[in-house]
Amino acid sequence: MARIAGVSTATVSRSLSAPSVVAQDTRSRVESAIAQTGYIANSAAQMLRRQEARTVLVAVPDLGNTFFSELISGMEAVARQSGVAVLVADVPRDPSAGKRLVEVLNAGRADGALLLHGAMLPGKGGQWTAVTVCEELSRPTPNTTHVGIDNTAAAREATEHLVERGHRRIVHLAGPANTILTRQRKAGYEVAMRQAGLKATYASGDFSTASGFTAAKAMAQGELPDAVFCANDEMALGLLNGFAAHGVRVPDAVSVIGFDDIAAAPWSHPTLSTVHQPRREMGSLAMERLLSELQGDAPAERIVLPHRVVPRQSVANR
Amino acid sequence: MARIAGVSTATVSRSLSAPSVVAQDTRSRVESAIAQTGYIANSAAQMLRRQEARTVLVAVPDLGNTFFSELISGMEAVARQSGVAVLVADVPRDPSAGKRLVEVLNAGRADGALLLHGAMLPGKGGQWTAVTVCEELSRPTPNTTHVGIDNTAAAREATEHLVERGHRRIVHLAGPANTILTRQRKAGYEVAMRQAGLKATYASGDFSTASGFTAAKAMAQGELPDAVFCANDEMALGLLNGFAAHGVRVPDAVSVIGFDDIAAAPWSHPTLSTVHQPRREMGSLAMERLLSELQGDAPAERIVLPHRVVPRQSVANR
DNA sequence: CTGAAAGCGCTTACAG
DNA sequence: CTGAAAGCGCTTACAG
Repeated sequence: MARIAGVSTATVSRSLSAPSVVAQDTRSRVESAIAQTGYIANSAAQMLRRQEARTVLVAVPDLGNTFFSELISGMEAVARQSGVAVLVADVPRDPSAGKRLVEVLNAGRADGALLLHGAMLPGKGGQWTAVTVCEELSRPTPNTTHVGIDNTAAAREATEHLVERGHRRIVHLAGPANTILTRQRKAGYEVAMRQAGLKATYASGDFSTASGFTAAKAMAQGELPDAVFCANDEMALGLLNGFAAHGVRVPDAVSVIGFDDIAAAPWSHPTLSTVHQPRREMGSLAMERLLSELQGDAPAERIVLPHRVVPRQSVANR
Repeated sequence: MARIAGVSTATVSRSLSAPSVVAQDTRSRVESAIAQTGYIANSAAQMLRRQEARTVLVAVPDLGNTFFSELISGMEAVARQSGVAVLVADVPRDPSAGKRLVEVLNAGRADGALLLHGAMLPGKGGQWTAVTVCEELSRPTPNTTHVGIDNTAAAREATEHLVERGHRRIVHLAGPANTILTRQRKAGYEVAMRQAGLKATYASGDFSTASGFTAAKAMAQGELPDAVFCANDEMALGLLNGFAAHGVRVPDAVSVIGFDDIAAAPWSHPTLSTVHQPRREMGSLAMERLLSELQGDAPAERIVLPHRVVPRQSVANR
């Protein structure tokens, strides 16, 4: 490469990273040599020399959950603009998961991480920085930035949406135990129920469509509530289908509200009332923050984005 | 690290990569130093020295499509077992996509790629190897391994499943134009229709739930066919919801069959008849093949895995 | 069985 | 404005 252009490797490097310091015609000789050979700098050598990977790790608990794709695309857009690569890792919620993350970071493959779930990061002491998104860390961590909505308030509002429409026996279809998200949304539901003088009752799910479907079956065979507040949309869609399968009409016989506003929510039957989270914005903001923290600007901070209840057909007045 | 254990860096390296050549007690000194410091080899230095990344790039057209998650998890399982890292990249189908892939490969960040879509790889001449999965490359490429099902045959069988049940006016809700997958599934549909002496008719979608919902609306307002064969399950589920929204009963008024057998297919109402693809197996086999080709064993090959039609509630006898 | 030494391909002060 | 040189942290023949 350098030979073809008739310059040193140092000059090639400078033409790529700081073109303005290279003489006009030297630069054009280098550029045409690059065009001719398709040269791309070896990234292992760059990482080693620069002592940074210019790469961010994004840890997702479940790639199969459609909630995450838009979030990731928001992150990627910002990263690309900054010349930073994105490493997506499907990291299950199990306890050993954090270990693999730390290995990637400590091996220098990434400079920082965007964590989409509360799996704790066991090791510390590394050079890396992490920002949590949507779901906070289990232990309070004042020196870690978090970007998300106020899940408790949003869950309270979703429940109030049902209460205001005259529903009394409102069941909460909760998410998997031991996650912060489940706890927060449950807490919001409980506050709203208490304030309305209503009794909290629960069904349990695991965020999957299948668990929503199963919950509907149980409810259809027992006593039907007035309404169900689901901890996420996937379960809500499963619930809708499960009710339909058992001849329970939504929203005539029972109302349903979800959480997340995933892409399929407006295309279900009935269309799904839910809580909207600004996914793309959460993703891009989280990435922006992580990148500034990696550059040493920006102190850790808790950033709360606005959510909103989206009324659709699955909730009726009673 | 090496200082703490009182050995040279060479010995640390050997303790990690070839423990058996290191003396018993030297090794245990190194091991306890590692445990104490949490040492992890710098991966940039390893890549540079070894001249390989021990990393495979997985290119997905749309992370939001649930079809891919199980495929990826099959790939990751095999990779982890071989000590190979996986880089997941969300690469849209647009023409510039291939370029970014080639950059990653040529920069040495990955040794090979698993391509989940037919985006052409413009550059060549690199050191890397690619294996296509599910969707073949647009240009015939005899020296590239492909792992997938026989899409044409599967589409023909899905259509025959409808024909055998007495359906005559069968519409094909096709996928996005210009993809091999769309062409193959359309071709299979056409063969079955021709053999049955029936006329092929089409509706067009883009693999999204929304496009299925919209297609249902158009059909409900025009003349309803006997049955619809959808090019994927996401569209089929959208179609089911769209029909429900317009008071069209499935399968009483119209039958629906999908393609892929995604996780939600058994949990819709009615449950979705579809074509099952062995996703996990496709993923793990594709990764195994890529890894052997990277080691120089295994010539390029076209591997066809078995599919099967899965009858559920959305198809009735007419 | 172990260490000293070379070298992977870059980037960046340092001279000139 | 450009080149020669050092060095990032490993791995692996090569001696011993």
